[in-house]
Amino acid sequence: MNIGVASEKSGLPAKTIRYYEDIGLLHPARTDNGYRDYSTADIHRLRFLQRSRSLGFSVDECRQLLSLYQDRERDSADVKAIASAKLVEIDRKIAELVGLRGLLHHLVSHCHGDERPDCPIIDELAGQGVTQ
Amino acid sequence: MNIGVASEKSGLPAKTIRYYEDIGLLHPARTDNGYRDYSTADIHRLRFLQRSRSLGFSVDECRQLLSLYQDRERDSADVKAIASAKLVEIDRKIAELVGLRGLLHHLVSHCHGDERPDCPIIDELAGQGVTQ
DNA sequence: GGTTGACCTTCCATCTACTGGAATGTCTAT
DNA sequence: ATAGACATTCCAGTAGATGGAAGGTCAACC
Repeated sequence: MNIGVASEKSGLPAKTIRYYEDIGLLHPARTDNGYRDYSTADIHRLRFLQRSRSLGFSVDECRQLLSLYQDRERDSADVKAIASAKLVEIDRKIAELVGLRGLLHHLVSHCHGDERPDCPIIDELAGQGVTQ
Repeated sequence: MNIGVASEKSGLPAKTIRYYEDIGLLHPARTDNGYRDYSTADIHRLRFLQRSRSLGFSVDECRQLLSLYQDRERDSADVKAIASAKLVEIDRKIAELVGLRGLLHHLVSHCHGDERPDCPIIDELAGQGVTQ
């Protein structure tokens, strides 16, 4: 399978697939003309990567998960530990964004948004306004 | 004011302050010995940058906000437009993270987390499990 | 057989927003 | 005089790709 097909099947851009190969996440075969030749197992790895990346795992975490994925002797505890840590991190990110959202929303809704130069958003950024 | 003091007053690491100068966000004076010499106006700019960055504005957005901040003729509408766009973006990010959290939480809570090799998290990443 | 266009290759540069470290200079206090 | 805390510049590296140039290959059509 050429990289174009692999891209379509995995949902990853060709550039990204080559990049993943560069950093050692997969090692597709090559045909005589030098083109990369993806097996169905390669496609599974790529889809696995696409999914885990989109779930917010870093490339390095994906690397760990991938090796667990292919290790028939793995403990599910190892996988759970990585996923649980990620869950805590996501909770933290959500809380942070929600706080941020509250402040920004407050500012936007108190800004009259016309041609006048005075603006509570700028005042806040300048340290003159509410400080959350 | 030396960069150490500016760092303390602005809450930004000295490295970051030099970086902001590199990319043209401020232009502090220099003393005879070549040290950067920050005025109180510089400190205001730095604090403004610290606040707007921590509110999730990109450096380029900060650059725009900073020029609006210093433009006595600005329209508050310009500021509101930037902040509102950012608000929409934050909402999108939150929704995405919440969805992600739901899926991960589901997976973690269905993983028995022991020494057995079968694991719903891996199954999901491999495309065998629930698909949200 | 020639040509077009889609596809593939490698390599190098760029992006964001810093951060780390080396080598060196300066200030202050003892 | 010397130690230590500060400052300087410059170069490299981080994550995770993405863009583009220069060139090779393949399949179809005339």
